Order: sequence, then structure tokens, then C-alpha cells
Amino acid sequence: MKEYVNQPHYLVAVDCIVFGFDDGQLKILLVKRGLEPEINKWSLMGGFVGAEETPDEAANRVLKKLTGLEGVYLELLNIYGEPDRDPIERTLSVGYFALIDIHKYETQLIDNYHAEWFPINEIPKLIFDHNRMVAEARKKLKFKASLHPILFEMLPKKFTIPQLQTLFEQVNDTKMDTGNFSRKVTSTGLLIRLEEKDKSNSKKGAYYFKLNKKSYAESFNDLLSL
Amino acid sequence: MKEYVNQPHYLVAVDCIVFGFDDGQLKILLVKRGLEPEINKWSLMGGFVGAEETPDEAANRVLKKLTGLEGVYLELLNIYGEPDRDPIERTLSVGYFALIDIHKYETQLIDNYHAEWFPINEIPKLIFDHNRMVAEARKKLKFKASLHPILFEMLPKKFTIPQLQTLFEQVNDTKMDTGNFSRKVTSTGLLIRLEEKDKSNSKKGAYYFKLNKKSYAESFNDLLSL
DNA sequence: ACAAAAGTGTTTTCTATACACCCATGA
DNA sequence: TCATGGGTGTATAGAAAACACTTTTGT
Repeated sequence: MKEYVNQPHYLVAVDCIVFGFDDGQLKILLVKRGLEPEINKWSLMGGFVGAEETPDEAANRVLKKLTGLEGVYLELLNIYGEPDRDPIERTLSVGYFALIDIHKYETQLIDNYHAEWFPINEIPKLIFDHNRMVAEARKKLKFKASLHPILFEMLPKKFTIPQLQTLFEQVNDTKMDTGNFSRKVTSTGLLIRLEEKDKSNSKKGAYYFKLNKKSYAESFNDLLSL
Repeated sequence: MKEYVNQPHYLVAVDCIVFGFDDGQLKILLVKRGLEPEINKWSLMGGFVGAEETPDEAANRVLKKLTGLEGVYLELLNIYGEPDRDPIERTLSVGYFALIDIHKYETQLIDNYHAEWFPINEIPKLIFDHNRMVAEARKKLKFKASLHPILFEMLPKKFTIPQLQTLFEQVNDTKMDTGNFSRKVTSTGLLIRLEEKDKSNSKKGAYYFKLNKKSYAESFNDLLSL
């Protein structure tokens, strides 16, 4: 037990990189920081890890406070622990990235925090090392999505294949053939076609699909390249 | 600044899951814990994060202390933060997995810590949540290795293709065709064949290869499925 | 009728897999 | 010489990529 004595103790925070997809663009949710230092600067949404919770739970709590959403897709990104990253006091931050359906969050809460969605390529200067966190999150999202069908987490319940394709293209920073994409994605068995069509982007209209939740759940056990 | 007041502070530790490959087996390095509680039980090698270092640096320091090695492949695994995971005092632990060339560590140091290599399928009961960490590390290694050529980190400078194949099979818990494996791996451009052969496993002998360091470095920018 | 997005058909290329078979050599 | 692991050759199947072309319907 002696070794525990005199070891330094630190503040531990969580910061969330919240991804959403809207209007054909991959976006990130940022808040105007409400406390000193750097008050009123843009920042990631975060909070301290409380005495009775794990970092995961803290991230979920923060996310719920900001968006009203529960059961959000959350994944550990990295630990940020430069001794001087927070000028007030040493704080280790656990970074998480979250994928949410951008149309489901509660506007009221967002307003309370003076939060705004920023297109991924138009992120402003953020406090501390938050810009680095965003860059790493983007990269990790890309790798993760190459083996796991997680991007559906950012789409509404009903979505079209062209919509899904745009999201893929945004995440991977690439263009792909529409015909091949359509076939590839329908062949996975993850999608169920609905009768309804979305005619907002073409006269012909694109069928809406929904996730096949059973296949989706199972796919998380496997390596699946989509 | 007011918000920083009265936030709880915690101990922050690192724990390393050290993988090595020897005798055709994937192994993990464990130590006999030297402090209370649970003294003399098997455990991962760990230590507290010092005031002047990041968790990464702490992990590197711990690893050097144990093996004498520097510049080891280290990657964040997860953060373990159950409020009661350490019975003495709340301690958050940052788990790392490390890949080392098992023949390069310094025996003397290992002896000092009463450390031993355990085949991956014969891990004893460990303290706290360390068994869970090992399980997660194994899974993460598999996923990571499916897109990045990191397994070379566990091989000596000179290695044969059958050796590499055995390592792959161990990590992925599978068997593959020797002919196809050989072609696949040589076609990546990551390997340079040497003149020398290893005749310890066959009369014909298997060529030694070394890493093409340039291609190897570049490959880390891409998604590469090996 | 026209234009433009959606998505199907078709061809070609590439990769993965299976497996027969040759190679080298110590015992 | 023969048994054995190390590899190459080859044939086939399946996936990916490229792209022509049809379908639909608001204008």
C-alpha cells in the first residue's frame, strides 16, 4: 500500500467529438465554452468525470445534457494528457467520438449551450488541443467505418442509398460509382427497402431503406468491409 | 475558473499488455505484483502517471523499466475507470498494448520483476480487471492487424515467411494456405529477401526476409489489408 | 420531349482460393 | 531414396471497377 502514497492526483475530463450528417455534409457539434479560461471560445463538449461514474458514463451524461439523446454510439478516441494542456491545472482528457442522427437532438438543449454544427472542413480554431482531437477523430472514424457499418448511426431511420453514398464519400474523402455502390450496399443484407420514395433530389425518386436491425447487430461480431 | 473547484482528483495509472511471439506461440508478459494489495499475484506491468509525463510517456517508461527496450510499438487500448476497480483508492488505468521482439528484451530486468511469458491461451487469473484488459487487447490486436502491418513488430529483424504465417494464424485464430500466404505477403513489397535460409524446420530451408523499412513506413498512411 | 438522378446490365479486370506439383536436402 | 516443409503454377470462382444504358417523372 505504501506505493500509493504521494502519487499525484489529477482532474479527469471527457470531451466528445459529435459527428452528424446533414445536407450532404459531415458535421461536428461545437459549443461556446461556458467557463474560464477561454470562456466564449469554441470548444468540444466536455465535463469532468464524477466520483461515481466511469469515463464512459461521463461521456454519455455529457452527451445527454447537450443533445437529449441516450444510447448514442460512443467510442473511445484517445487520451490527452500533456501536463500543460489545460493552463489552469493538470487535466487528463478522455476523448470520445459520437455518431448521432443530426435530426434527433433537441434544439432547445443545443441552444442552451450555444452549440452549433460545423461542416467538417470548416472547423474554427478551438481551445486547448481540441483541434487535434477533431483531426484524430476524423481519421479514426474513417478506419473504423472501413470494417464496421457504423455510419448508419448518423442516418435517420429512413434513408436513401444516394444519401448513404454521400456520407461514405464524405467520410472517406472520395467519390464512388453510384451503380456499383447501390449494388454493393444492397447485397449486404443490412438494408430493407421500403415502398416510399424520396423525390427531393430527382424526378424518378430514390427508394427509402431502413436498417435490418438483426443483421446489423450480428455484423458487429464480424469484420465486415462495406 | 470556478468550475474547476471541488472537482474530484484521481490517481491515473498505465498498464501494459506486452505481446511477443516465440516458439510458434503468441505470448504475453506478466509480472508478479510487488505492492499491496494483491502482492505476489500475477498482473500486467504498470505504474502511475507522473506529474511531468503523458500517459504515453508513462507507458514507455514502464516498458523500458521492464524490458530495457525503447521505441516499442505501443497503442492505446482502452481506459479502465470503474470507481471501485482498485480497492484501495479510485484509480483510472490507461491500458496500452505493446508489440515487442521477444528475443530483444533484457533477461536481467525481467528477472528483477519476476516476470514471465505466458502463451495467450494459458493466461492465469490476474488482479483487478487485468484479465478483461488482456481479452480486449487480443481482440484489438486482431482488428488492427487486419488493416495495418503491425505484426512485424513482434518478429526479429530476419524472419521467414512460415514464421510470419504462424504469427498471423495465432493472432487471427485461423489456418491459411502456405502457398497463397507466401505469394500474398511477398506481393506487398514490404519484404526484402535475403540470401540466407533458415533450415531449422525443413531440409529445403526457408529464405529469411527483412522489412523494407521505407514501404513499411509509408504503409502506415494507408489502409492496407495484409 | 427533355434532362437528370436512380439504379440495372454487361463486360472486363483483379483478387482470393484451392490444390496439384515441383524443389531442395538431411537423414 | 524418400519424407518433409517450402514454395511455384495453374485453374476456377468471386468481387470490384468501369461504364453503357434504361427507367422514371417534373418541367
